[in-house]
Amino acid sequence: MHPADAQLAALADPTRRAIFERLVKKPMAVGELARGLPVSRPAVSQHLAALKAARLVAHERSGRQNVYRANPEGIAALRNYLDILWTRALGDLKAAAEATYHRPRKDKP
Amino acid sequence: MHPADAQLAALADPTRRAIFERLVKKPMAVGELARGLPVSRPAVSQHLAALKAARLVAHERSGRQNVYRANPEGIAALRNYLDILWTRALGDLKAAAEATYHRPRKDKP
DNA sequence: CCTTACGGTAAGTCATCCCTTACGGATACG
DNA sequence: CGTATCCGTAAGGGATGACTTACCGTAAGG
Repeated sequence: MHPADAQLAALADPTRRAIFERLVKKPMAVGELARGLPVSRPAVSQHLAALKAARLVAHERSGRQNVYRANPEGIAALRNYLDILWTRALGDLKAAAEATYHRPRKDKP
Repeated sequence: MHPADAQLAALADPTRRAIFERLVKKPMAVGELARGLPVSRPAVSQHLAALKAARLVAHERSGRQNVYRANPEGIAALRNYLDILWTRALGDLKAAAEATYHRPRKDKP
């Protein structure tokens, strides 16, 4: 049962991470996205398909343009997956680990 | 440069994730680890090297055996990375992130 | 010593990608 | 209606990566 399977595979590629991070900052159309990247526009389309399959992005057409935006659903799956690993990995190393890391939490565990 | 670059690449492979998750549950030697997996022992050694490079595992020798364990340091890097993306994807560009985590210092002139 | 168990490394093969160019469908505008 | 722009998909090639077998160094035990 690996819920974060697709997300990890999608974000493993540097170009796809760059695309995703740009969409996190601001929704953009495909062409605009490709203009700021060192790869061709079809390559961007293929990466967007992979990100969409991983539920990391969503899109809606606006006239001729296809505007993509980041989808929190995919990030949530990854965060949940890592949180489970995190709590288990602590074990006897809890003290040392918590001394070096603090995560921004909005609610109480 | 991306801080969670190595971790994402390491966990993208299913076999490596399986190895890592087993080490999260319990520290194990290489041979014991390989016996429960559908790949050869050298393959496991290579995967462990990748996980070690990503700071996701640590190891210490015990006689002839080399016992590996999960290292929270790598998971922490991933969690930090995702938390930043998460807050931005939700539109929370308020100072929520900067107060709790490493302050993303705006470049001062 | 000599043998056995454990594990890291080397070399080679095979699949899986990532990217490219080329093409086709859809929409806005004259 | 004709044209230009935007975008997804197909096909092919080159690179990266995961796995195998073979080999070597090291530690325990007789």
